[in-house]
Amino acid sequence: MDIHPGAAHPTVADTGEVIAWVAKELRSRGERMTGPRTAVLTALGEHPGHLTVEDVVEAVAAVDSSVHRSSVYRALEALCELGVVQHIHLSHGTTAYHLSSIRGPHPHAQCVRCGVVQDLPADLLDDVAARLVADQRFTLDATHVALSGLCAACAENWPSSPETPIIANHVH
Amino acid sequence: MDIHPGAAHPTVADTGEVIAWVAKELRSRGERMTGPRTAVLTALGEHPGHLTVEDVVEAVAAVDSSVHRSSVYRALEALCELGVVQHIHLSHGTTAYHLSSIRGPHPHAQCVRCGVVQDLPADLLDDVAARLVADQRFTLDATHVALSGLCAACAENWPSSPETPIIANHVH
DNA sequence: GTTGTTGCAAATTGTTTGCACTGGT
DNA sequence: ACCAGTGCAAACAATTTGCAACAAC
Repeated sequence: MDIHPGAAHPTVADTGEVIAWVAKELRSRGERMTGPRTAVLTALGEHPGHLTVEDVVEAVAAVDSSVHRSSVYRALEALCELGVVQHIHLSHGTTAYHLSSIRGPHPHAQCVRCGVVQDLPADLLDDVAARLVADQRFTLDATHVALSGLCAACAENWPSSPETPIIANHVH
Repeated sequence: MDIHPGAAHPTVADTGEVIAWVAKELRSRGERMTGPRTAVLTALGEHPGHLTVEDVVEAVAAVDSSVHRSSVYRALEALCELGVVQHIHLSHGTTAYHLSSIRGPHPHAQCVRCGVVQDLPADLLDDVAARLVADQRFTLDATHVALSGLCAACAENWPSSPETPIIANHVH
């Protein structure tokens, strides 16, 4: 159960509703709502933070222990394609998954020291994005990669040991 | 030979000098300047872009084919610790290495489509950093993770095939 | 001569894939 | 009944590690 945000997301609309919507959407594409997919959605609904694959596997096991590891990978892929689940890339090569919340897309920041991911205001990078388009003609996707740095708790205790050493990380 | 920046870095000060400096610095710590470490520095000096481990292995092989893969990993780690080599995290779990250039630290942007990494102005994220400290007490390290988005060339050709499909990437 | 480093091979970790079978529609 | 999706095991990729031999000091 890693990489929680300091503060919880606003609660996602009832997971049951999400599942129903996804089922309908899948069927309309000739795909199917299945046990593993339900389990993944339920698991993500129960953990409003940002979960690594490993976290999801764990959380899914708690919901339905018959779901195989590889099905979690496949379900996440399918649900990301649908758009109900989103992923962000963190330092260290890990990827974190979360339900597309009612908040809509927003940037994230991850602490290099303790690994915690926090949500950031949606408009935080608007000016930077504008400057990038104007100067480099580069179209920024601010939500796709987490910014890196030191969280408040870790900055205070620096350079002592990490505040809840949650993630396997070397400090760069 | 992947993930080159569109424009080359300003040439790093003579690689020989760098090697000499590193040798001295290593010795002063009771460590040693060795064949693989020299080869890695030379290889990085010859390729001023941002290289994946795979790229470095390849470039090192061209310099000294007796250097083993695992030594490249170990040399990169040692040289990063020294500070002469820096790494940045890209989408997709890859890490890119480069000599700490005379430019000093600066942010990077990577195109999700073609994978090219480009250097950005050092001050680009200053305002964002200030806002993050003030509002979230989060200390940004703007150089550690590459921003993600679409480069000019790929944005033009979108949604056709990537401009030089350099990196193994799925488009998210 | 010490001992930090290396080459190599084996171990580890994380993810993907082929395939017969199950279960959603 | 069809076939998308699953469980499983095996394949695969990327990185790390144990250790004897080597070479920098």
